[in-house]
Parts: sequence; C-alpha cells; structure tokens
Amino acid sequence: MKHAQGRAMLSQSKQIGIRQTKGQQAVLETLGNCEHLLSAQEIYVQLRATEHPVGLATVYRAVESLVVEGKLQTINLEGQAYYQVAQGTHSRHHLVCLQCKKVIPIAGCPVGELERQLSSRHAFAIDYHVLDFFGTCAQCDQPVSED
Amino acid sequence: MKHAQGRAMLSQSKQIGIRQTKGQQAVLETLGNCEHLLSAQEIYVQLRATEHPVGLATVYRAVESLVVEGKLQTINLEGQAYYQVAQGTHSRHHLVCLQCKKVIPIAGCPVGELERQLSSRHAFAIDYHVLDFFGTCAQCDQPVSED
DNA sequence: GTTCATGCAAACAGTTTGCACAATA
DNA sequence: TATTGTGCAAACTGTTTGCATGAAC
Repeated sequence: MKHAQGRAMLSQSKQIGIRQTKGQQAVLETLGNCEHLLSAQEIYVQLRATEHPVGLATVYRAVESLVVEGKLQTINLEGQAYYQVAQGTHSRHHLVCLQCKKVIPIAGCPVGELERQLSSRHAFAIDYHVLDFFGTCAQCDQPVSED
Repeated sequence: MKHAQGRAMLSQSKQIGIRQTKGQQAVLETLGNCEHLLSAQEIYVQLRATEHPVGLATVYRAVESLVVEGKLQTINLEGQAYYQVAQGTHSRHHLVCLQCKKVIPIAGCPVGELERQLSSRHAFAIDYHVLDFFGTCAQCDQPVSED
C-alpha cells in the first residue's frame, strides 16, 4: 500500500486549479451527517445510495485532498483508515467506540506540556502525537434486555 | 485485510500445544536485536539472511501469537503494522522516529488520570488508549555535512 | 478548447489462509 | 504416531493509478 495519509505539501499547489469538486463535497457532507468514523469504503457505500453517487477511487482521492487541506482527520483503526471532519484547530484526540465507531472529540490537548518535556529530554523533534482512547460508549454498553 | 492485531482470546487455547516455535523465537530475537520498529516484511527480510530463515506467513503467524501473548506490541504507522518487543507492564507509549523508525519508550502512563476523568464524564468504558509521539530523533536530525 | 475531476478496471501491497510436509513430543 | 509449526502459493482486501470521458472555466 502506498498510503501517505497525512502528508502535506499539495495544499498550496492544489489551490490553483480548484474546481469545487463534487467528490469532496459529497464526502464532506456524508461525514458531516455522521457522528462516527467512516472508512473510505463506508463513505462510498453511503454515497452510492444518494442522488450523487461517486466512485470508490473518487472517494479515496477526495478524502486524501481533504486530509491534506486539513478538513478531515484520519484515524487508523486496526490497519484501516477511518475519517471524520476535523474539529477546529488541534483537537486530534478522541474517545472512539470500538463497536459503533462513534467518536467523541476531547477538548484541548492534555499532553502539550509532556510533549515539550519529552522533546527536550530526548532531543527529539516531535512533529505530532496521537492520543486516542478506545472502548465502548454508553449506548453500546447498554445491557441488551433480549438475551 | 483481516488483521486483528491486538485481539486476545487465543492466549489460553494456544498454551495447550505449545512447541517452542522456531518462528516466534526468530522473530523475538530479531526484534530484540533492534531498537527500532520492524514491519512483518522487514522481519522477514532480516530473517532470510540468518541461518534459520522463515517464511513470510510464519512471520505473520508468529507476530500474531506474540502480540496475543503480550510479548510484542503493535504500532500502526500510516496503515502498516510495526512491531517491537513489549516493555514490561503497560509502557504502551513511545517516541517514534519517522525516519529511522527507532522507538523510545516513555516511562509510565501520563494519561491515566485523564482516562479516569473521561471515562466517568462521558460514561465511556475505556479499554485502552494510544499515545505516541512522532518526529525525528537526535541522530536523524543531525545536519548532514555532505551537502 | 483546455484543464481537471470522475469512473472504471487493473495494478499494487500488506495480510491471511489452505494444504502438504516437516519437526517435535 | 499424533500433533502442531512451517513454507509455499493463492486468495483477500484496502488502496492507488492509468486512461478515456465529461464537466467547468
């Protein structure tokens, strides 16, 4: 696989010929209407059911551009990429329900100070960090009565 | 892909017929001699050069078992799984050099308290969390004189 | 008319699996 | 000998890419 989810660089050059791509719009809409993570394939399936269906390849291309532009965030879950609309500035942290894939963003960054410490202690130039909590949300944890 | 890196369950049943698998030994040795992350394929390549080469499938199987047994840890880097020997109890956090893939374990867990807070605030049963810092280590950051 | 997004299908790459064989208890 | 690990190759699956086509400037 030649994924490079998260690489920047095109951002500027892409601005030149922007054409309000319908693919990106559709993807953003789909993810906007959804409070949990979606993989590219899931986005594709959802879009197929709408009035403006797009191909899988288009979904992948749209998603890539959107991530580069900072409008989407990627979360890698067990080897597969999931996407969600980026929440503001840095909010890179989440509570992720492993069952329904719902994502609850965590406000702020609780490890900024730690990052600084680590950076200087280990002479390590930290580009970014990943902090996500995985488990089961309240809804999914609900004891099912039909047993 | 049907990866399920990290799932437990086989652990017990596997104990039954254990036979000191040469594959697992080899993989553990390779990772032990290496201070950075290795993907399954990289482990495979390294092992091919030794006196006890093993097949790719075996590497995957060994790695899976070892993760289940808690002897290895998985780190997902841009869609690919990388492995390292597990450092003791919980040390699930790392500084990862994106260039040489070296991993510096971070002592302790700086987000335990946060996890408790989040768990109760959001009524979320947190199973585990991922906290890793990515960047460039001191060595790789060294200005190269030959320019 | 030129440019760029799209769709399709083929190509890729990482991973898993089935099966025959080998090795260990 | 029975059991389980191993190797090989084929199958799978998520992702990328090339190319022809269509839409937007």
